[in-house]
Amino acid sequence: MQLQKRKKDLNLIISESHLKEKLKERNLRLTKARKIILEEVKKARSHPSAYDICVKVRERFPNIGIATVYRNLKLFKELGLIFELEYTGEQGRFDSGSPDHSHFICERCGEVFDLEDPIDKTLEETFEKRIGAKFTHHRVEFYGLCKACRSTKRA
Amino acid sequence: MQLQKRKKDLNLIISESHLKEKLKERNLRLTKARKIILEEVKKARSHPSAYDICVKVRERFPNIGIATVYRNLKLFKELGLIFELEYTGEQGRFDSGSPDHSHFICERCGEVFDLEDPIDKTLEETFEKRIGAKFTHHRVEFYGLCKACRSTKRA
DNA sequence: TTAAGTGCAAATTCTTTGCATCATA
DNA sequence: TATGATGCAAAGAATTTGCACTTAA
Repeated sequence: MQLQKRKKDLNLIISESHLKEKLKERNLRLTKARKIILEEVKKARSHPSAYDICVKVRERFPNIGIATVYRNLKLFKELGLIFELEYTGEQGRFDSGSPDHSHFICERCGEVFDLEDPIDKTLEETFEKRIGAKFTHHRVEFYGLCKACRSTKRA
Repeated sequence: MQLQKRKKDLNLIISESHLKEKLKERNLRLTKARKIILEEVKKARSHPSAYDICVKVRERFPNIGIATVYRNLKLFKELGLIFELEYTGEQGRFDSGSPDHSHFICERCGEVFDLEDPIDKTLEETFEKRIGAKFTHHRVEFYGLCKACRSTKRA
C-alpha cells in the first residue's frame, strides 16, 4: 500500500523534473496550468483532444482557458513530451493513387514523396486478431528532411 | 508520337468510364466540374490540398467554387477514387506515450487503440537511402471496426 | 521586479451547408 | 423537364492571436 503510494509519487516527481529540465533549456516557467495539463495528458487512458484535456484540467483548475491548453499542447509537442496523432495544422491533402503505398513528408518544405507499403497481410492479420478488430485500410507516414532540404541546411 | 497521344487519350477514357460507372451506381451525374476536378487530382504530381485543386481547376473552368471542390473530393473519397492523406474532419488527438507504437482507429466509434510499431530500423534505413532523406519519426495507423462495434452490427 | 504566462474575446483557417439557379440524364 | 449539381455567401468547427492582467523565478 505504502510502496505503491511512494511509487506513484515518484512517478510524478520524475515527470515534473523532466518537464522542469526541458522548460529550463528554453527559459520557460513551470506554471500550475502547465503542470496540470501535462499530468492530464499523461494520465488520459484514451487519446484526448485539446477540448477533452481542457475539460479534465478544469476539474482541478477551473479558470483554465482553451487557448492555454492549445498553447501548452503545442509547446509539449515541440519539447517532445507528447505526440500528436494526426498531422493537423494544415489543410487536408489528397492522393489519387492506389492505397498500397506509404508517404514521406518533408517537415521543412512540406513536399510529399511516395514509398512502397511496408505493411504485409500477415502482420495485418496478426494485429487484427490481437485486438479483435477488422481493418479496412491503414496509413503509413514518415517524416523528416528530404534530399533537397538536407543540402540547403540553412533556411 | 502518335502512339503516345493515343495512349494518353485511352487513359483519360478509362478514367472517365470508371468514374461514370461509379456515379451511375448511386444515381449521380457526370458534370463538367466533377470530370475536371478528378482529372486535376489524378494529374497532380504532388499531394494537393482542396485549395490547390481549386486553383488548378479554375484554369480550365473559371467559375468553379471551392465548395464544389470540397463536395466532390468528399464524394470521390466515398467512391474510393481518391484517398485523403490525413485523417482530418476531427480535432487533433494527442498521445503521451513513446513514439514507437502504432494506432488502430475505429471508424464507427472513434476509439483509438495502441499497437506495436511495425516499422523496423532496417526498413527505415532502406527507405531513407532510396529517396535520400533523413527520417525523424514515422506514424502508422490502422482503420476499421473495433471488437465492440463489430458485435453491434447496426448503429 | 520583470518577463513569461494566462484568460478572454476576436480573428483566422479550413470545411460544410442553405438556397436560389443551372444543367445533366 | 425533373432532380441532382453548382456558386455564393453565411455558418461552423478547430485553432491561433492580441492585449491587459497575473504570476513564477
